[in-house]
Amino acid sequence: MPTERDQRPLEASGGPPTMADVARIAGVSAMTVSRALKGNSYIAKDTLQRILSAVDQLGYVLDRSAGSLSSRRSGFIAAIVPSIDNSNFADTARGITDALEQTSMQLLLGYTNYSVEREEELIESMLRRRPEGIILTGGQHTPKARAMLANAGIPVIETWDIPENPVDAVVGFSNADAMEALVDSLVGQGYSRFGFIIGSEASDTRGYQRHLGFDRALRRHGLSGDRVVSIEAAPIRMSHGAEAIRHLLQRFPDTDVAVCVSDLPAFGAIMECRRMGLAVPHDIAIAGFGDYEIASVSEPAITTVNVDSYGIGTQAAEQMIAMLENRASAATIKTFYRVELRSST
Amino acid sequence: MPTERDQRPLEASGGPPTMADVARIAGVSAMTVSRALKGNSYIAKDTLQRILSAVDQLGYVLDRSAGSLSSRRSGFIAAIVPSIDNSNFADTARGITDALEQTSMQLLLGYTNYSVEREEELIESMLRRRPEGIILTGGQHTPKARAMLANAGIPVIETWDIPENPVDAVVGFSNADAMEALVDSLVGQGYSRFGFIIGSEASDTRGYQRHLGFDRALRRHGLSGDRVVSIEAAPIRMSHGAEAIRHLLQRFPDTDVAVCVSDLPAFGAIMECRRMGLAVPHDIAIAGFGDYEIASVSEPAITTVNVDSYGIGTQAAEQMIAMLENRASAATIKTFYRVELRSST
DNA sequence: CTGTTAGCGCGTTCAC
DNA sequence: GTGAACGCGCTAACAG
Repeated sequence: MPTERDQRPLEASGGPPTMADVARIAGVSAMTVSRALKGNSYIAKDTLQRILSAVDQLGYVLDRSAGSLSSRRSGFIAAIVPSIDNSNFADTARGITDALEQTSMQLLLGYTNYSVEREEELIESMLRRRPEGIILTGGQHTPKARAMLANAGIPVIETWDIPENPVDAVVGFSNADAMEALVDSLVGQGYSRFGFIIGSEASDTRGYQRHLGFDRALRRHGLSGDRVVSIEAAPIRMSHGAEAIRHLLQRFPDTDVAVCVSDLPAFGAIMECRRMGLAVPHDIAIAGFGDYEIASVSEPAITTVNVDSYGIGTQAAEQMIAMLENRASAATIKTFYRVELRSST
Repeated sequence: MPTERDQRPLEASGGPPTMADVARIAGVSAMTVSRALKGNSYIAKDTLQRILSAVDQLGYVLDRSAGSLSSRRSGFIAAIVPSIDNSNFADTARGITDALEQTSMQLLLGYTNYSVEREEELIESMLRRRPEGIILTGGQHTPKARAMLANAGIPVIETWDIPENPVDAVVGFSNADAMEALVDSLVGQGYSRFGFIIGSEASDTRGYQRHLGFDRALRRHGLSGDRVVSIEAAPIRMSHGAEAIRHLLQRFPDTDVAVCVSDLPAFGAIMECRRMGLAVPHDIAIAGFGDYEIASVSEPAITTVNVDSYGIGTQAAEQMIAMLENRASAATIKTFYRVELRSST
């Protein structure tokens, strides 16, 4: 009994069909198939028809790895984030993907677990795929990573921060300034005995920056920044916030507001307060950072800083596209942040 | 003044250095460089040294797209999830990446926004990269997608569900059974007037399955499954839960437990109850699904079903590796689920 | 509008 | 241990 394959006498036997197979069936050259499938060349209507039906018949799918080798354009944009299961960075990745959708670029995504060594490895393994551009989180990279990036000769965009020595372009905001704005608002609400809850400052440079902004603001207001509880973990999770608020109140019982490095520990802290029978914000006020969905849904809703995670992604991708088209050169794009005062303070 | 480049007389001018450039500097053939960098061939010690220092000098990075063309192995595993900013699927993606790390495989990740049409597009654009295997979420695919998958001739693993007509291998659990187990436990706690909160059943097949399990369990217990509030959104978010619980209690004020399709709306519902002055679980009990971090941190902690999101990822990747090494063929691997009774019921 | 030639940068294969 | 020839599947460049 003849199988479907027997009806394709011209197809090479091993592996998936190639462009040459399509060409033979359509009675044209491979080049014409290439042009037809790309879509931006003039092809005779019936030639196109024959090609498309051959593609259909074979179930042919373009091979971009071969295409990129020849055209010297991989069609990849690499992006590296600290963690994929943090909704802020997931939003950024989503923004990048969405903005890339208009182009034929594909996202190559990796996460570092907040380790610069892991970032270095990732950069190398991504560069092996010859991405046309690379989007990083933050400005902290190993010397070797910097060297590889320089050598790659592709646009580099650092996000989520304003590094002092940017590699190339930047899309982000000053985490220190944003935290300073939050503290200012809290001082404006009448708080004066500030606690701070943070994870590993060595790994989480954005957290470190926020701590700097916290200190700066308090100093400016003549207040103490000594009530700090540091959980040596990156990323800091909700449960860490619960743990931290207990330590904070034990060591500094006079604290009237606990500022957390992100909404996740802030939420954990609020829930822990409820368990301890403390009213938020009456007994202790709590603020977060990042404006995760939980911040507005939680009761009490959490005072925080909205930072346009998704927009960082779309703007980084758009800047990347512009740079690839030589419509833009290395720039620093500042994204907005906005203090959201809610009922937890 | 001589630039660094002037000291590399043998390097081709345009683009990043190639293996041939390294070979010239090291005084060997490109083939030897290839072998040296791969690492599993015998190379004379000093040859290796010369090659490595040439690599260093040039900042050479292997070009895997060229390598894959030649070796006919892309080193890509494709994975498609409904949404990347849902921590359950993010955990699965993390599991896949982590398990792949032992190999030289790289993850190509995409998300569908719960649309099968988008999934079809994604499958095509990923197949263009010639992945060696593909991991999907669920068993709902367009006919064209199924055809492309069949044609690709690579292992396909469907996850997060037990499809009736699997394409190939499966790593997941029955969402219907898991929900049934949850309802059984709640009946055991004495609840009898069940409400159900769900998003778009057309897009979220796992949600649909959970609804089936809900109905099945209630029918078995002789209880009504009519108290349903459906929010036409996928994915269903925390805020939808807040909205839904109001509708539910308005239309079915006698409800004694509201079962939500996931922990996210369950949390939103609990917070909304607090706003409405209802005590959970005293006035109304609420259960979720998925055991997101929030379920255990929240106060009250949320009764839910733990479903090993991360393990689905690692097991899918391991099964994929086994299939690629011909150590395994299409199998159905059932992952565990476990009802977690907490204080919200 | 279509075809021919050449080559992208590697790894496979065979030879020594 | 190392090298030469060849080709992976496609597209750039040029020709017609």
